[in-house]
Amino acid sequence: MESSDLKKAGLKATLPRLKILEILEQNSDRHMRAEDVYKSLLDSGDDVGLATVYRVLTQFESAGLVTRHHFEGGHAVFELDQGKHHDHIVCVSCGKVDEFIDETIEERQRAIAKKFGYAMTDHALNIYGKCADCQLKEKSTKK
Amino acid sequence: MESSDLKKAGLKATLPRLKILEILEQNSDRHMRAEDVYKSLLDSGDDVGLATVYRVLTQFESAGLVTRHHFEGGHAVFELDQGKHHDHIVCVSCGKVDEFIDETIEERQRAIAKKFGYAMTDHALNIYGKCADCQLKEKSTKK
DNA sequence: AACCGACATGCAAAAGCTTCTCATTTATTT
DNA sequence: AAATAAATGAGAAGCTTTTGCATGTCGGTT
Repeated sequence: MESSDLKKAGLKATLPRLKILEILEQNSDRHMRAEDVYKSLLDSGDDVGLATVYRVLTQFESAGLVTRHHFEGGHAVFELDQGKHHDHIVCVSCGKVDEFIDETIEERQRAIAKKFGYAMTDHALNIYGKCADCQLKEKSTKK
Repeated sequence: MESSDLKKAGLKATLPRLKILEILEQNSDRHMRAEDVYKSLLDSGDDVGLATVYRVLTQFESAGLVTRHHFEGGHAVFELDQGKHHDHIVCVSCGKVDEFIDETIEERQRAIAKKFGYAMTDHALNIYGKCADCQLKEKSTKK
C-alpha cells in the first residue's frame, strides 16, 4: 500500500496517513485500537496526535481501507481490509485473533436475513474462547 | 421474575434491582442501554441513580440474569436472559432486533473453534441490515 | 418490632475512549 | 513559488461507564 492507494481512495497522501497505513500493515496479524496505533507511532519516533489517529482511521473506514470491529470490551479495533470478508475467533485471555470463513455459515446467514425480511448490509460473527497457548498457560499456573 | 429470583442469584432483593428487572421485562422485545433503563425509571417516577443502573446491570450479568451485547455503535446494550442462547439480526436504521437460532451455524462454530484449538466460551453472531419496515420508509422518502 | 452488620445506593468526581475546535501546517493546483 | 483547500496537533469537550465515600436499606437476630 502506498500513496497512490490513498489518492485512489480520495484522500491526500499525507505523512500521518502513510505512517498509519504502514503500522497497520506491519500488524496485520492483530487488531489494533486507536491507542495502539498511536503508541506504535510514538515508538517509531513519528509525532502524530491521537486525534489524528482517530480521524485517519475513521476516514480509512469510510474509504473502505479499514474495518472497525466492536469486540467485547467496549472499545473499537481496526484491521486493514484485505478485500475478502472473514469472521473472527478471539482469545479472551491474550486477545489473539484468528480469522476464518465458512461458506456454510455465510449461506445460512443470507437465508436468515431473507426469512426475516432484512436487506443485509453486514454481519459479524465472533467466537470467543481460550486459544491453545492460553489453555496451556492456565494449566501450568494451576492454583 | 421476582424477588425470589434475585435471592436465588445471590443478590439482595432491593427496590432498585426489582424495578430494573421490571423494566427489562416490559421491554424484552428490544435491547436497552443503561441510559434507556435509567430514563425509563425516571419516567416511572422511580428515583434511581444512573450509577446504580450500571452497577445493577453488571451484577445481573455476573449472575447470568442478563446478557450484555456490543453491537455497532460503541455502547453496550442489555437483554434479559431467557435461558436459551440465540443470535441477533439488528436493523441499522431503527435499531429493531430480531432473534434467531440456527443449529447448522452453531454446529459449524463448534467445529471451527475446535479446528483452531480454542476452548470456546461464547460466541456472537450479529447480522446487520435494514428491516422490512425501514426498507419501505426508504422508498417513500426517495430523494 | 426494634437492632445490627453487611451490603446497596446516590451523588459527584473521575476515568476511559472518542470527537470537536481552531490556530497552524501541509499537500496539491496554478 | 504562490494560492487554496484540506489536514494536523494540542487541548478542550462529550459520552459512556466506573469509583469513592457518606448515607440508607435489607434481612436476620434479639
